[in-house]
Amino acid sequence: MIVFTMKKATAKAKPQPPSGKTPMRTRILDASLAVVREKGYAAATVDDLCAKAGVTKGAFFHHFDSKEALGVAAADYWSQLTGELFKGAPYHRHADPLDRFLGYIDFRGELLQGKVPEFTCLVGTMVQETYETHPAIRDACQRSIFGHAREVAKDIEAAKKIHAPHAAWTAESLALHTQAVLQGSFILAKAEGSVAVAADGVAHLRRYVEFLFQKNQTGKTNQ
Amino acid sequence: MIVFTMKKATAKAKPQPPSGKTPMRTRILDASLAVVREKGYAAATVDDLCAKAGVTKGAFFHHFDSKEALGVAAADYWSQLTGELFKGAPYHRHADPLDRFLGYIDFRGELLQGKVPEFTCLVGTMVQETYETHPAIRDACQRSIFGHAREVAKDIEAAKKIHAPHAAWTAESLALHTQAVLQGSFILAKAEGSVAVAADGVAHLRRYVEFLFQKNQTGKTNQ
DNA sequence: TGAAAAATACCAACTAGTTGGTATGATCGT
DNA sequence: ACGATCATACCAACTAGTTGGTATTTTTCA
Repeated sequence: MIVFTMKKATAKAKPQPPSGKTPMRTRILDASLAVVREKGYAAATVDDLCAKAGVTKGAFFHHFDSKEALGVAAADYWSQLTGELFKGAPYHRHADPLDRFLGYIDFRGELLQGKVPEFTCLVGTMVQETYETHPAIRDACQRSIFGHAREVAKDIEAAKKIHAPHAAWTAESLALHTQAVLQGSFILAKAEGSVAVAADGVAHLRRYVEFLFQKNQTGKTNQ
Repeated sequence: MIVFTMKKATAKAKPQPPSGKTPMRTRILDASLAVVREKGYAAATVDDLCAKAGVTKGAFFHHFDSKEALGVAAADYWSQLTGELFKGAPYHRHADPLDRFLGYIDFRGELLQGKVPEFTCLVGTMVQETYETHPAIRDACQRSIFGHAREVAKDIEAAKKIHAPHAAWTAESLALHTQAVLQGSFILAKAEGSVAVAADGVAHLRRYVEFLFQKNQTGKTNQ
């Protein structure tokens, strides 16, 4: 009495073995990151997520009240993961906050590796589809993007005090612009199917920051 | 024998009267722009589009072979509409190509009016969801974005020859970066539910361009 | 300590409603 | 009369979410 539960040709039966003892909730969240970044929130069915995570629907709805709740949790999980990633990144070693900010930009450039769904931003993808229809997800994405920008803004603010105290722009605004360039570059990369255009965008952003801080030389400072 | 065809609470029965004699195909395309920009491609059901256009399903599938074909047609229609919009825009009056490019940026800033779904980009929204799952739509979006960038690049190229002939960056790359800033600013605006952050992004872009062309004054040149 | 009680974690099968798409017929201009 | 345009009725597959139940862990308290 074998029962075929695979109903869609697109549903790949990959039980995904990311270490056998990962808690189910985390497995579902990890699967959601992958699937949503690949096909978007709306097109990612609960069955897709379960198949990718190697989990049954019962388990899914035990951990999440609804698909929307999963969306919110995925955005929060993304905030946590990226927060840890950037917290542990090497650019924080620099003594000068401007070098830290430029190091951050370079670090973002280095993250542009692999295939498109692997380096693009989950919350940037999700908020495009959900900003009108799922306010809870929109808010979670807002927290993720703007919270991250607030962290970056700390270095920018310090750098501004030292290197450009009288500039007209605000640190917050420049941090958000940085996020906008990255998000937009991801869109172009998706349209082209290539990472090169995104790397170009990061290069333009770096040059802009060098201009803002009157650093017209190459920018390669200490060490 | 009244038949209730409204099945969803979200389906607003707006037969939408955009002039009675608009051809059906165009009505469907116009409706698609509105609905897809609001909720994305995947979440926009065929019934949604028909309801918004005031058209039956039979008419829909008479004009479009599939939902995917509608997506491609909508992207092409978007290219046509935006092409005409920018072709008729006032910034082309300027004699200096740099003024035309700066005028283009200002024009993009002026387009940031109304509610979020009204000024955001259809193809930027669609390509995020479809780049892996619907190659035909992805390609149509790619043509729209990169084709538009190619138009903008003409003025940049001419401006570069005059004002910054030895610069390291290419006109094409700067044109694409311009699109990236806009697309990314739309994402931030969606996350915030506000246009202000997008306007900030455009201001940063303008300052960058002024830097690139050594125009450190306010940029208000002839007339 | 240790067994009973109570959460918690999970599962397979099911459901009510939705989805993109179709079959067939009506209407219209020429 | 006839092809193009549109309307109605319909469908098979899919969708988010439920159900009733079992396994496992945690808590309670004698």
